[in-house]
Amino acid sequence: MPIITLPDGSTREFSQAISVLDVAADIGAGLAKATLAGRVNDELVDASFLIENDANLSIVTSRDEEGVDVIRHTTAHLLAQAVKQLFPSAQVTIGPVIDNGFYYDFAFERSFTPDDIEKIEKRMSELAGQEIPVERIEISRDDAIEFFREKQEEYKAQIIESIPQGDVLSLYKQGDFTDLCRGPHVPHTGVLKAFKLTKIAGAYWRGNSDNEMLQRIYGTAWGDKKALKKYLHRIEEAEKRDHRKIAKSLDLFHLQEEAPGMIFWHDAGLTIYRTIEQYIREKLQENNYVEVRTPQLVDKSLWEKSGHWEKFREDMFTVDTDNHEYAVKPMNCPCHVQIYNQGLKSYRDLPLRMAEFGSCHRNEPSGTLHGLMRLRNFVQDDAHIFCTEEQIQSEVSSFIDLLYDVYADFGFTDIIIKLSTRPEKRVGTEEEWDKAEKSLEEALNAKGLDWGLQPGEGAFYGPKIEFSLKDCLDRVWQCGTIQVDFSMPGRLDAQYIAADGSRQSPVMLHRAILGSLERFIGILIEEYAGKFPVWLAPTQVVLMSITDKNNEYIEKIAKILQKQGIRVKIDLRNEKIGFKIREHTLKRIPFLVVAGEKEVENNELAVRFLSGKNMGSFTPEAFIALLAENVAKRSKIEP
RNA sequence: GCCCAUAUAGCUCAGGGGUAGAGCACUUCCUUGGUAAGGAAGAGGCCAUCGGUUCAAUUCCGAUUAUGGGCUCCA
Repeated sequence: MPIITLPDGSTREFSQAISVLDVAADIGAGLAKATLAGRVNDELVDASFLIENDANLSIVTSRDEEGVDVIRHTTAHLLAQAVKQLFPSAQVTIGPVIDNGFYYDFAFERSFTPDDIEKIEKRMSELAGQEIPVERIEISRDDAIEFFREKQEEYKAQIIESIPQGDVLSLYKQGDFTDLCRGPHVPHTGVLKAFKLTKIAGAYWRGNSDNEMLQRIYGTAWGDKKALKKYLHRIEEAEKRDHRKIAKSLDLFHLQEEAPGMIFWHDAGLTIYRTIEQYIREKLQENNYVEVRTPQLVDKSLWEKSGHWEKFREDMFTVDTDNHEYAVKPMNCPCHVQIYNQGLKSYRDLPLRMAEFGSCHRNEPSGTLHGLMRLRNFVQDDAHIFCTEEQIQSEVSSFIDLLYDVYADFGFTDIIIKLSTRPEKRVGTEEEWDKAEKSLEEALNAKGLDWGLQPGEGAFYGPKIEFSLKDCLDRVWQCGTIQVDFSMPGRLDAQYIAADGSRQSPVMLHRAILGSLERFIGILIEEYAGKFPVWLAPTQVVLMSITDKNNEYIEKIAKILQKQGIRVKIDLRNEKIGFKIREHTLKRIPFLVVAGEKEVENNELAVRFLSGKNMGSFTPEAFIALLAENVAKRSKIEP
């Protein structure tokens, strides 16, 4: 006699066990038709699930996020079904739901071609049209292994073999296709109406690069065609923000074959770069850092001592000369310790915060290079804080405050925080790692920040907090970081005289706010879609003439603005004003200023903002004040 | 590094076994025009590199390099 309580608090009583779908039918035929799955006492189940006892139930439809995920999951099965029909010798492996869609990995003797993908998608639509019922079958682990071995699905059998013996597993069967799956799934394939296969890629079996490469087919799936269309449109719009495209149209930088992974900064791009560097420099001064600069080439022996050589020698560029092997520095920390080591340090000197805009080279694998985001040469806003153990907590804490302060000035609020703990290959004692991990965790918790744990992902010398930002396609890139290091100061003989007269090794905190300036600028370009706030805009103002009678006045005003440090350009070309406005709008210049006969006569400027907003007439002095105020506000794009 | 795709004018792209095309940009001329494209003419390419097939290759095939999308990695 189950009594079923619905989300609105109402109850329904049934005389016998009843399925989710039948409860939905009891409420209304429309709901029954829309039912994809159910949530019974907080557990997601199939629509066919039989409710035997009193329970809370919510009906899951495509209007629920989890309903859409159920659709995505079954669409992954639909993909596998189509592939098995078209290419029977392909073997299935795994097919999970991901953000906005799903993928399925196959082992197949040849690569899938774009043509194959088209055929597969077509077959999927046909199978969906057949409204094939999806059934759940429970089976013992050992029977499941036998079932898949018989079907020559070796990968599937291996997956099940890694599940503990004695467990009961579920299979889902739709027509001629059966897959191991926890479920739930939609009642029949007819509800899969809005999907699209999006890309093919290689992916290692079990995510291990020692294993063979499988073929991954990605797809997206939605509750209805409208949602699919909206998603595809969103992606299209996001791709327009791609920093590589915008950099071309705004003439910010370029890459070329002769220097893969290294940037040729153009004037406009370098202006942004320098403005950011100068801004960070101000922040460093406010926060009592000192700035240093260290060599690009450093003898191999130092890297051996620091421990980098052992772990990263393959990834370093080296130069052989005069019987020495030098490494182009991949990071700044060992060099900073060398500066620290000049002169005897006292506990009174700590914390010592040593910063460098350090240009580093790392021989990143060719397949990982990506615009400004992943380079072989980049500049870090790096710093190392030499401090005592007691000072760690407060240094980490004030660093996090500084980082949030800086990110806010750039307008970032969606910051992903991860704590990475000790990896397998590491230096230092367990006790040191315990202390280091704990101090980072406590600093995060003291701030009440949301963070995720990445076990085993720390640096070889210490645990780290990573602060990541997303690009236009929601790909996550690590930017800021702070890392506790108990090992390197000792390895490189850094010491200080403690209050009791003893010699101690300081703790070193490796930290960067922006991370790589290049990467940060890449993210900024996408964040702003090229419409930089005034303080960062390479050109802040364009002065345009109506006719060449206005030229003299414009040149005079330009000089006045330049003297105020304003980045101004003039456009005296023999073109119509509409044409000039259009060009400079496309170049994303914040202030478009026109001076014609009227303005010359009254010593005025007609000011228009990038957005198209007409701001009216200003005297040159008032315009300078407007600009100054806007630059001071920093994060504001609109005046 | 691995898998797939791509490489044609400054840019965005079309094309195709027989001396290469568009739009925009560029140059010159006309136009002096008030807030997102005024008009005309002209110039511009070893079709990424190296090999192979062919009477003939920019086009077909292979390799290399770079780029794009993933995977692995990221001090």
